[in-house]
Amino acid sequence: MGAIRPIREAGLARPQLALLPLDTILIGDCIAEMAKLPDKCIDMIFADPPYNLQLGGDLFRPDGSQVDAVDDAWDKFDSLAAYDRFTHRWLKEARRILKDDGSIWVIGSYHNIFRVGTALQDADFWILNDIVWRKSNPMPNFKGTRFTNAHETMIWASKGPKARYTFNYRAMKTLNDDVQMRSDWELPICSGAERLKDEDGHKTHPTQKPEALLYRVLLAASRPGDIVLDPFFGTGTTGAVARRLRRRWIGIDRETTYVDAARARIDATLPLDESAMLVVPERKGEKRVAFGLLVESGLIAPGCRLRDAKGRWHAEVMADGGLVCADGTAGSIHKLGATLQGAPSCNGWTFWHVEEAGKLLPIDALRQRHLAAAAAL
Amino acid sequence: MGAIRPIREAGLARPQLALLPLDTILIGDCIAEMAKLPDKCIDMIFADPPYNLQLGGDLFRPDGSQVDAVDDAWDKFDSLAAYDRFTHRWLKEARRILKDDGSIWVIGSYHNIFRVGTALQDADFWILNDIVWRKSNPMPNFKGTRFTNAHETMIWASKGPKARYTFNYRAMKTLNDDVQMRSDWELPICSGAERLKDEDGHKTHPTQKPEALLYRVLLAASRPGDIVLDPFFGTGTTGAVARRLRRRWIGIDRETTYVDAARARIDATLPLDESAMLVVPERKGEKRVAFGLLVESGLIAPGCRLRDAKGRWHAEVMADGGLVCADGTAGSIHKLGATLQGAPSCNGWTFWHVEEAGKLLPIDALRQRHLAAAAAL
DNA sequence: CTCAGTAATGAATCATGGA
DNA sequence: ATCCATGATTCATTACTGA
Repeated sequence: MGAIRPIREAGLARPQLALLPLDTILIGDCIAEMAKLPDKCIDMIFADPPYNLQLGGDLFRPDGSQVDAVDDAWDKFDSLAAYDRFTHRWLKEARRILKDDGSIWVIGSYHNIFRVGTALQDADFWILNDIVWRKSNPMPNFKGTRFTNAHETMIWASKGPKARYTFNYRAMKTLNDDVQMRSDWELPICSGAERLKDEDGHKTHPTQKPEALLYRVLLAASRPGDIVLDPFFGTGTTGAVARRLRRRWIGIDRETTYVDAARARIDATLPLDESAMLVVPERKGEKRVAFGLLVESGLIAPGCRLRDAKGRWHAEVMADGGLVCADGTAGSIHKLGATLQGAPSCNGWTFWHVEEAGKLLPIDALRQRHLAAAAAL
Repeated sequence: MGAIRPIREAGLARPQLALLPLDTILIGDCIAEMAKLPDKCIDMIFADPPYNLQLGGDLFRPDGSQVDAVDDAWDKFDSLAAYDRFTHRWLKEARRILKDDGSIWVIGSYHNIFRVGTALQDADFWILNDIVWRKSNPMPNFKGTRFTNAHETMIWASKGPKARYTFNYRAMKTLNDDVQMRSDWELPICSGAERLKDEDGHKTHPTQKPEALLYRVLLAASRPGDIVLDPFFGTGTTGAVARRLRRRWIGIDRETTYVDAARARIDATLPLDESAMLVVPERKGEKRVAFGLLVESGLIAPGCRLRDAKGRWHAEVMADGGLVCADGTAGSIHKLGATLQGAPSCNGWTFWHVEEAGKLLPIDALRQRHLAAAAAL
């Protein structure tokens, strides 16, 4: 940990290297296929198991179109207990074939990740981090019944508290503009040219993961030449990124449709030059501030009176950052401004003002204060 | 947007209100104290249980100073199994005293949150969201051995899949600048003046939560007058925010040091003015207006021509508030909109528009006028 | 060619009240 | 308990269409 170790000489520390089905996809049940591999031969495991979503009926968007749900047979389990048995069984094999200084990543959502985390701890894995993948463009909650489910969780674990796992701290810090990489990663979902499609335009796999996610995982917790196993290979994102980053890989999947697509995809992937592997600039967007944040942070108090510049309208700040007029008309700073003026839209930040020391201050000035305070932290 | 509803009358819908130890701290073990409360009396539970951190030796910063770790006796458990037994026991009591339409929040880190989530599911709670609290100013990983542990996780759950839990969708959307609130919340940790300190300057509680976090939780999942229980009260952040937001509260804690600090803190907290307490109303709670009522009251005349926003469909208003197309297709504003689009359903209020002074106005605007006129009476 | 407007879509546990 | 009518509800991104 910490210091960078030299890349191991291939073949020297790996007498069994030639015996392993490297850079290939094993077709079959992941537990049966893992059972064929020798003990302690894998450096890193990335696993994207079924989430056991338990979806109800059809879901329609506000525009009437239907959401294409994950309803594949492989995601269905009879009960939580059945899911737990499955999880314990594949984790047991995974632990056996993982080297003592290797590590495992498992991704999931709130439907399954708590079962997975418990199973990992029960199997004596040692959790190193839980990593939150914040989706920059998640599907909204169309019915307004909950918070937008905008993230998934990855658990990163070693085989025990004393294990000397690989963590490329410097590479992560460089990747993150020279500040420590945090446990929350903002990345877009897999779409556009990266998303595999059939001839008829349908997505090949319902849950294909973005390569950027695997890129960061492999860059953080493995080294060139390491052997990376993915027991739920799907369309082979792990294999494609492993090849790009010059790791060796083994994939396992039951569905030949996925396996065929993955093979073609990985064959078309070119390994990076070793010198190019650590240079990945990331852009950071302008920070957005909600008016409610100023209320939460105390820069403006609920009950405070706002007015427009000419004093034609007045409103009071509510607890959620909404505004309300004397006659009961209410809305966000933007909506209410638009309603009062009879305009289609309104920039509430410049429309509404607050009196401070006898002077009229646009609430945008408070936002600037908030940004300045946040930057000073 | 619409009229503001009055805050519910306390005591009216709650005959047992007087029997509960409202707005007080119960000193003792949380399971024993919860056992004294009647069935189904609590609207919302917020729980910040021990994390079972399992820290190793002392931790030092790069400058040689020692990190003040959580090493209190209450955070120690003999084994994961002991922690699970404890979790199951307190969750069982929590479930018993929670109303059928109530909801529970539990916060934790990767050390314990997977055990908690599994226990919640095993106790038949239904997870609604997992919420990630992204700390804007987390403690760095001083040794560079892992990713900066920059978040904690909250699980929000109802008593079952059919339960009608409280979720103030509009208030959350308003708080977030008119975009749906996501499952990841960025908030600073509790520090500065908000952080309680002893006379000697030591922090009173090692894991005091920021009020902004509880503010958002209570605003999202409870209503004024609701009864909020916190079985691991600590220094009373839940109570302070509940008082500020005019919720009733019950706290439980074993440590008198914390209880004394919490009492003083909450006593010094002022409830918000009722007017400031208001949030943007949920449309679901608004008084229903039948389209026919607008025809009756003369806000729209029979024979008036309506169209959709893009001008693809037109219809005429009939005397009973029904609509009819040129080809004779007829139905309610909702039915006809759905039929024409071939959609399973349609909100006629936002689908149909009327031309007024050369501008296109959704008929929902007419409904708002009607509501405003009715409120003014 | 660009640009503006329209359409499509993503691991989703997605409604409610009255008869 | 079920059925039915009412009516509430979306964000970021990519791809396509037409001028």
